[in-house]
Amino acid sequence: MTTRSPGRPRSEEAHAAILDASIALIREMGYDAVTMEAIAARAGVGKATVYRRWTSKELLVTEAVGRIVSTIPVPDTGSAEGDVLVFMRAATSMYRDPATSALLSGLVAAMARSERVAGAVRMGFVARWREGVRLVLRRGVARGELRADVDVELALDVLAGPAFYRYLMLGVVIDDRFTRAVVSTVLRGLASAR
Amino acid sequence: MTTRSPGRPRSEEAHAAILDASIALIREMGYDAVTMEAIAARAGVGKATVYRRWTSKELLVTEAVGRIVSTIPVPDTGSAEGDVLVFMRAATSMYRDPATSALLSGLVAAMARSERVAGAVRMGFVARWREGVRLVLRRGVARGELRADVDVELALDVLAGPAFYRYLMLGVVIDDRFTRAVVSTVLRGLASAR
Amino acid sequence: MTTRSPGRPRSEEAHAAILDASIALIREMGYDAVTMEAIAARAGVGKATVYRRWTSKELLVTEAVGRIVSTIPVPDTGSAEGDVLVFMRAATSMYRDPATSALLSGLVAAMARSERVAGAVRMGFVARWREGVRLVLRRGVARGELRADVDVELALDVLAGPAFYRYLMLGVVIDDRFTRAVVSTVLRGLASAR
Amino acid sequence: MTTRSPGRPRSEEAHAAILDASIALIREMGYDAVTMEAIAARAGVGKATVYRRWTSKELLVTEAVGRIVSTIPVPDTGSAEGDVLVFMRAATSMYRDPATSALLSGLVAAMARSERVAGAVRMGFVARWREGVRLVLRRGVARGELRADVDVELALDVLAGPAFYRYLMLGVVIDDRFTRAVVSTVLRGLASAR
DNA sequence: TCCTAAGCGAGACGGTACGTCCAGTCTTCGT
DNA sequence: ACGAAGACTGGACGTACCGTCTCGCTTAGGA
Repeated sequence: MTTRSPGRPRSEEAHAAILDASIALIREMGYDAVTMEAIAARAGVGKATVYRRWTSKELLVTEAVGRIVSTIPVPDTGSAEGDVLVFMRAATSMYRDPATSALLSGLVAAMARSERVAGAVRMGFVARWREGVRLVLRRGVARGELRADVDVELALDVLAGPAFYRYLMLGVVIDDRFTRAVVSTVLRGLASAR
Repeated sequence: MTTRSPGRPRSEEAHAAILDASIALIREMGYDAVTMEAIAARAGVGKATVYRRWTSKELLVTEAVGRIVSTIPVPDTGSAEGDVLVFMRAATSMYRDPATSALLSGLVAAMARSERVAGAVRMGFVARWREGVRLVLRRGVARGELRADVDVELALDVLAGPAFYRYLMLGVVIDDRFTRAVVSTVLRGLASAR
Repeated sequence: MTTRSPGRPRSEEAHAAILDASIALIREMGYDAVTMEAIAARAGVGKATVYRRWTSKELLVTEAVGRIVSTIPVPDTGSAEGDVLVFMRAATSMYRDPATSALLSGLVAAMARSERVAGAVRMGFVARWREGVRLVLRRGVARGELRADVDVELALDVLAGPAFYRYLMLGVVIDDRFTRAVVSTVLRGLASAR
Repeated sequence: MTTRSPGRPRSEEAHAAILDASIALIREMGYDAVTMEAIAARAGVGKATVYRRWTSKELLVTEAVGRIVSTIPVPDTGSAEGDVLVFMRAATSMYRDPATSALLSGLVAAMARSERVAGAVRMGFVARWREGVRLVLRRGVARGELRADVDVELALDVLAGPAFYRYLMLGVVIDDRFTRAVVSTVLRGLASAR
């Protein structure tokens, strides 16, 4: 029942080669130094083949990055704080991995330029991360660890924001001490009154 | 006693015209679409005249933006929460003003590219904002409103981060309700036990 | 009696469609602006189908043009000059017909690029034209109108060259007055002394 | 009194380097294989510098060729036939010199494509050649060698056309025997009756 | 009053990357 | 086994900016 368009189908090899080349070049030279020309050359592919799939460097890179970011299974450590920490560590590890950290600032700029890129990023790992943390926070409420009137969306922002700000604005390394401090400070604000 | 270099002095008119043109173009087209070529043309100035003063678009824009961002006198509303709110509102108003909001993402990218730009931004309004909030938080500790062992630097990140993240990553408008919710949630985490 | 072979009868249709499309596009856009891509699209045919039959644009166009150029029966007007004029008018009409005139310069370039194209053109209407004029000149010699020692091949060049040069090099319209003047001038040079 | 346009003047070195590179590449690879990219690279010049002066490959090449074609001083051998032969030999030497012969067919195509190129060529060596031959023919008329009612423009076409046609259409080498035969045949047609 | 130095607007310079187009070849499916 | 459709590699196209470099000119201070 699948409608099949005529003509030669797009090559999955080329597709993969382009994504691989993108990731490799980003790691080697950083986001800004990467050019479509170089990606095509590295992938052993004509430029038109790249443009046929991705209309901009940003969209291509967004998808390439999506490949790196792993999906985190929802944990159950017994406490809301422990569960949240798992997600926090997954997120902050992005700020330390050269493959993704070098990318983040360029991605932010690309999102501001293009609503398509912004949409792709938000529906990708941003949405996955938020969905995971949302679940463990709700579980914390259900268990009575967190106040019943907790504003979950706000909590997500207050958890994610500090490291994001610290890394991009202050240019400071995000270590585990900081991560734990953020979590404990925020969860204290959400905790149910004893 | 001032050593006076020979030759024609730099034109202050040109200087101002360049900064004005930069701001105008950023407002009109966004940070990324602005080119040095266009700035020079708009300012009615040769390109060399621009490069003689600023070696990169980022540095120029940083200075141009510095002109817009105002200095906030340290307030005293009677409560730490009230004082913090004053600073928070000054910061979040930047996310709503087209002149600065359109700029932020590009600036983040520029900071990642250039340590000079990063330094200029951090020592500019970032430092001023943090210094102000630092003062009111310390006053809150002194008054006994906040716990004595509060990690002030962490608190600054947790206050500033959420709106920054929300604006750049989620692309959502930062309204006053959100600002107040962040402040009250964070300060609850820092409050001294009854 | 019709053989019932499956999925084949397109062949001659495609062949004709391609030639028709070639001629139409040449008339519309001139030789150089025509692309194999456009020919295939206009003919409603895949590019491979075109390449399967003609390995280059030049060969295809050569054949297409061969269709237009008609064969001239050897005339007998009673005088060598009259006979030659018939052939000359056939030739110069090509310089006026948009279908062939727009083609000529491109064909010349293609002939220089490719010996195959050159061969095809020379053995086609060039040879036919020369053969015809050769005959009437020889008849003129036999009749005593022209000198016995006439260099016929040279005469062919001197007859054909002027209009060819005038059209391609000077970009001037070839009218019948010019044609008659060339013929009369040349034949005067070949005429037998009283 | 010469008005001087502002800004840095165009570099004459670059100008010459581009023309030299064009000529060298044409000799090495032929007209069609030459690319603007290669010309710029060979000249050690940016592509924009080429396009700033010549908007198309054809115009550039036309000018480059103009440099090769030499100006012929009007001869006086004592007879119209001798004078004409001097010009004919200058012209036909172009068909033998690889630097110009490889170029001619492409130039013809370019002239058909672009009125600017056509104009440049016609006003260049075409006009110079015709002017020269025109003079010696008129002198022949004045001396009584040629008929008083000679159509000089027609004579120019009949002289120039045969070799042009023979070279481009028949792809045959133009030797001196042919040149002399054309001249003597044509001048016989123009000669005054004894 | 002239001289020297540096600034000025203008725009050309050598480069790099862009995104488009076409050439000629190579699959895929449908008939 | 052929046909159309269309993707493939490859490479030139002409444009836009980059940051630097002349030009002829202005604007100052010091000789």
